[in-house]
Amino acid sequence: MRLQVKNIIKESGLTVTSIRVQVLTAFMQIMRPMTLKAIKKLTNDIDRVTLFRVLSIFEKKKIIHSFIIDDNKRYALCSSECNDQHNCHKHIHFKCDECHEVSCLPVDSFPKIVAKNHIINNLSVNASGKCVNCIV
Amino acid sequence: MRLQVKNIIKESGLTVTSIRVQVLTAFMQIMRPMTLKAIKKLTNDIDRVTLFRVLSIFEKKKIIHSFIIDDNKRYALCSSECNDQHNCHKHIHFKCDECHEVSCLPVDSFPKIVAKNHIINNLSVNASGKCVNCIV
DNA sequence: TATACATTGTAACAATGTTGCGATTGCAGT
DNA sequence: ACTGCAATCGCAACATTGTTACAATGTATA
Repeated sequence: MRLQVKNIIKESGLTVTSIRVQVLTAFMQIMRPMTLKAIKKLTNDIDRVTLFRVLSIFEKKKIIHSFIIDDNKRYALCSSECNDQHNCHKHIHFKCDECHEVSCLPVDSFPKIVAKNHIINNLSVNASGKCVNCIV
Repeated sequence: MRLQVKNIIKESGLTVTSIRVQVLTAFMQIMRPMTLKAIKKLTNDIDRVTLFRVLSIFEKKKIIHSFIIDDNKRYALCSSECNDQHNCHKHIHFKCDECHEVSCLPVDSFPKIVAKNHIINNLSVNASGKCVNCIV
């Protein structure tokens, strides 16, 4: 995996550093949206400022994306169709009301919205409800 | 309008105070989502803490609702179908890429989302694009 | 491995949100 | 209208999140 991680970083045109490898490895292991705090815990307590910078450049390069759900910002891996030209986030962001887990959720059909007098270019959908584990 | 404002506050089971009247009046005048800063400017520079508290209790009573778009929290009046039991936000939140105005946008049909193994109770949709004034 | 350049950690700051507490205000009952 | 009590407000202090400047360190490559 370490090799794969390094390649992703290199192919995005970034220099491979120990910190960036640690952060991306954390994402590959967890495969779930994480707060900055969570990432900090998973990596060896990397400095906040550095994390902000790494996450910000990963986001710019479309390695990850971020979103705010329930007033908390989270970061998650982009799907493989994303590249540094286009975002293709055909998923919604979901928070379970029971266990509070947040996930990127593929949906059967991503909605199209029509509104009078407006051109809509971009949609972001947040949902809450019950996840697999919490449905009785 | 002052009377109407007072009634809304009273009917929500809140005591009518000068501050609450000022804040709700601002919402009624602007009829558009506002940041805390904007509200502070419109009212006579009410203390931040007080504003947070007033907005929070207005939100609890479903007089207003809040949402984060583009990393900025905004507050807006609830539509009349909302009461302190139910939220009925059949609109999306829209930010114009040109003029950066944010608005609550009624839509022709609010999307329904189906996802495997998940029960979705609540949806919040944020959109960006061009508003009436910015469409050439 | 030496050099040039990019990245990192620290400190300092700004913005946003929360809590405790004494001062003030709103309102019910006289 | 006056009084007393509870609710609300403003202030100070603090927590969290995010940003910037700069010196120290690490990375890539000739």
